[in-house]
Amino acid sequence: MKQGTIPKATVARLPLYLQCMQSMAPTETTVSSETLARMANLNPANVRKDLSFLGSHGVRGVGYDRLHLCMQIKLELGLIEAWQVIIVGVGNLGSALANYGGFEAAGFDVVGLYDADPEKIGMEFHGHMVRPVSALASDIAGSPIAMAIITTPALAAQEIADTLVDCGIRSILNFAPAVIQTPPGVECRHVDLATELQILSYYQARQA
Amino acid sequence: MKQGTIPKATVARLPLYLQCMQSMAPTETTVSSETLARMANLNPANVRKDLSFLGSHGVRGVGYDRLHLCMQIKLELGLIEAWQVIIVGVGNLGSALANYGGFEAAGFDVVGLYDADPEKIGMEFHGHMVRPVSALASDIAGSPIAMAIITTPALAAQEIADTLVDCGIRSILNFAPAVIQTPPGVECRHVDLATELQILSYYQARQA
DNA sequence: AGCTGTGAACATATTCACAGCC
DNA sequence: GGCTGTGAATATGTTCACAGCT
Repeated sequence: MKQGTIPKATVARLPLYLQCMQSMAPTETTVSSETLARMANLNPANVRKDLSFLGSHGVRGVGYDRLHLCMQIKLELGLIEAWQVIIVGVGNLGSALANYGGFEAAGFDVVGLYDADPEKIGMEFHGHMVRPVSALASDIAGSPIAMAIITTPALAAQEIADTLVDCGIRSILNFAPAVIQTPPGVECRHVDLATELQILSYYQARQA
Repeated sequence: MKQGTIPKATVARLPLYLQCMQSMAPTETTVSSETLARMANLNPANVRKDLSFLGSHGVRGVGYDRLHLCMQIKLELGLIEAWQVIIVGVGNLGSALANYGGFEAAGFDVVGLYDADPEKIGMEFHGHMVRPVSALASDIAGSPIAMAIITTPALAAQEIADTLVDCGIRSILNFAPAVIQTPPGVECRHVDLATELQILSYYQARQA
C-alpha cells in the first residue's frame, strides 16, 4: 500500500511477474503468490510484498486476478504506450537485436538504427535503413524517441552516450563492454554478456 | 582477508574491475580504489571491501599493482583456463553471440552450436557447424564442456535446460524469455533483454 | 479454510570513519 | 600525506509469522 516509490529490487522483478503470468494458460483467471513464487523461483512472501507496493489488488483467500494484476504492473512500469527505441551500433549484436522480436513483444518500437561505419549506412534490418550517427541529433530532436540501446564497440560507447544524452535521451541500455558515465537524471543499465559468463565461472570453478 | 566465500554482490563486480583495469593505459602500473571506483561508478570503500575478499593485495599509501590485481581476480573467478561453452539455439541472438568476439576476449571458447530446426543443421557460424540438439548428450559426455548458453525460444528453454543438466552441465546462461528451473548445484543466470527495457521504462515514466 | 497484507526479525550490502602502514 | 583494510553504522532486501478478510 506504500504508493509512490518502489524499491529497485521490486521494480526489477515486476517484468518477471508479467512474463510468468503471460505464460500461464488463459483458463487460469486468478493466481496466488505461491504459484507466482514457484514460477519465478522466489519466496511467496517476497512476491506478496512486491505486489503490495502496487496497492492492494489481491483478494484474501483467493489470490490475484491475473488480467487485473498484469494491467497494474504495466501501468506501474509505464508500459501502456509503446516507447520508441533506437539502436546505435549495427554489428553482430545490434543487428540481431534489430531483428529480435522480443522488444516488440514486450511493448517497445524499434524505430531507428544508427552506425558510424559508412559501409553500414543504408543497409536494412527489420525494415529499417541504417542511418549515420551524425543524424542522431536531428532525428531525435522533436521526436518521441525516449530510449536508446548501445551496441557499439567499447571505445565508441561513451561518446555515443554523450551524444544521446545531449539529444535528450534519458534511458540507455548499454551492451558495450564498457562502463558509461551519465549525468544524474539519465538512467543507464549495463548488460555485459561476457561478464555474465565470468560470474558463472566463479561458481563453476568451486564445485565438483 | 576473509578468504573462502565471497558475497554474491562482490562476485558480480569482480569482472567489472577486470574490465576497468584492462581499459587503462599500459603505463598505469598501479591503481587506487578511488580510481577504480570512479571508473566503475562505485564508492571507493565498496571497491576496497570487495578487493579485501581476495586477500590483502594493496599497498597503503600507494594502491594496487594493476597486473597483480588482474591476476588475483582471474584466479578467483576461475578464469585462468578458458572454459568451453556451447550455444543452444541459433536464431538471431544465438548466431550473433556465436560471432560475437567478446566471449573469446573474456577467456571463453565457444566450441559448439546446436539447434532443433533441421534447416539450421549444418549451417556455419564463426567456424562451427550447427549440430542437432539430439547430439548434445553424446557430444558433451566425456568432453570438458562446462557451460551452456541458451538462446532458444521461451517454450523450448526448459526442455533444453533439462537436457543440459542431464548431460552434466552445471552453469547455464539463459537468454530465453522464460524462467528456468534447475536442481541445486546448477547455477543458472537469466538475462532478459526485453526485461531490461521494461525496467528502464519505469524510471523513464516517472521523470520529466 | 485459504490466501493476502504487513510488522518484526533476519540477512545482505553499502557507506562511513578511522587506525595502520608505507 | 596518501591510501589500504576493516569494524561499526546505516541502508536495503528478504523471510517469517500471523492478524485480518473472504
